[in-house]
Amino acid sequence: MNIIGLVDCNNFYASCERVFRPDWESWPVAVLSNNDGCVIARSNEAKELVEMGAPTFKIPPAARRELILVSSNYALYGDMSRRVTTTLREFTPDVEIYSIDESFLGFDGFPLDQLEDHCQRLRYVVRRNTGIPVSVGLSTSRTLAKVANKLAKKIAAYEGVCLLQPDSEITRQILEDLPVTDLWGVSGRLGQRLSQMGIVTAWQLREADPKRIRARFSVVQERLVYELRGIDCIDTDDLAEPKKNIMTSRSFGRLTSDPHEVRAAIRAHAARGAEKLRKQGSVARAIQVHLKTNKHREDLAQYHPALVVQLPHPSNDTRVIVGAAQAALQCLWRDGYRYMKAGVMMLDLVDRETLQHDIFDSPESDAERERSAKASAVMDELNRKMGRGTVRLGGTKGKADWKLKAELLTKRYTTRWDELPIVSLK
DNA sequence: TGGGAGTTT
DNA sequence: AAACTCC
Repeated sequence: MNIIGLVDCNNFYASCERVFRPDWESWPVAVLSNNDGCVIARSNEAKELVEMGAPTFKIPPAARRELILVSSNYALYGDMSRRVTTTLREFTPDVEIYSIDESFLGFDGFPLDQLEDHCQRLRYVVRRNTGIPVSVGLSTSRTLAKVANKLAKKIAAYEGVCLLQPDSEITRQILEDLPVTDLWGVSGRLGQRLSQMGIVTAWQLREADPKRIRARFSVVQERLVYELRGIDCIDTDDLAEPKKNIMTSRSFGRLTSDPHEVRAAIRAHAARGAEKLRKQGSVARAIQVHLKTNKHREDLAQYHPALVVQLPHPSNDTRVIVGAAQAALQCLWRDGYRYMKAGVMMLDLVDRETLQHDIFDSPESDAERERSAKASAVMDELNRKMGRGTVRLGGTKGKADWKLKAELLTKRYTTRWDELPIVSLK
């Protein structure tokens, strides 16, 4: 029987922040989203004071006084994530990174009776190497490993490691007590449709007829039934596949009606999108540009336009992408609205190498295409070495004031020499 | 009152 | 294009 482990970092962003501020240990720490907009991570202590997703400006003063609030520090979290993953590879070669704070581990052929001890050791070593606390869920499918992971976090007796045997009586009881909406991939609307069929608990879904589920829903939900029975049927290759679309979007941090400001933002997002394309080795056949007003401001006129532009030839050239994005914006732009957010998506991506060039109708010569690829490569390399935005196309800078709001930023302790933590010994 | 990616309707 | 799902 092949066991899959899910390692999930506890309160990841809040835990990262605490590693370098030991004086915050056992204090309520909450991390804010981009733009300091809402709460996206909480230490256990903070969970009693503030809801997940709570808008920052709605946090009651009493809670605010107790909370340690910080802006998101992705340079720190990304580096800490890498450290955790590196340590996980000491415990199995089969590590599948699922998100910044979660990895699936394959333990094929590992003796079952030693697995829990092995994972206890894993928790200890990750904590020692990185300062990050993790929980481990173990079972024979990813879905059950997720369930096991939740139990490992919730029930102290497991001490952070929970193994669920798919056919045990304990698993049956757990699934009978588990609302179907607590499962991975089942949320509000799907949950409602399931409850109309009389399926309210995870156990009821496990016992449902897969064919019937497939007919009413889709193959994804059918797989979920098998996953609950402990049969691993989530295609892991999906996780490694190149992205099919790439989005870059951001709030302005405040409302704006200035066309120059919006144009600069769109150009910057388009340039960033082109960079992401090149990093993945893809070209886009189309791009989409969208604008949004603030939908929470019911007193203001609303306008949420989006436009897809087919590119004449698939491209990842910054100039081509930026040009197309600007043309799209031209069509979308309406004076008089107060815009909150703008974004650019790279669509219909294909691998650059496997792309069949349209030999009959190419306005660009091969030499020209090669020149542009070289210029882009140099630009990417400089930006990688010297920091994002070192080299860019004219006009993508914009006015400095649409930058992200991050007033409570902690230091990039692990990725910047000038922000290293300093320890004094007396 | 987040951003990024994906799927479904 | 919008709605929904995940993290």
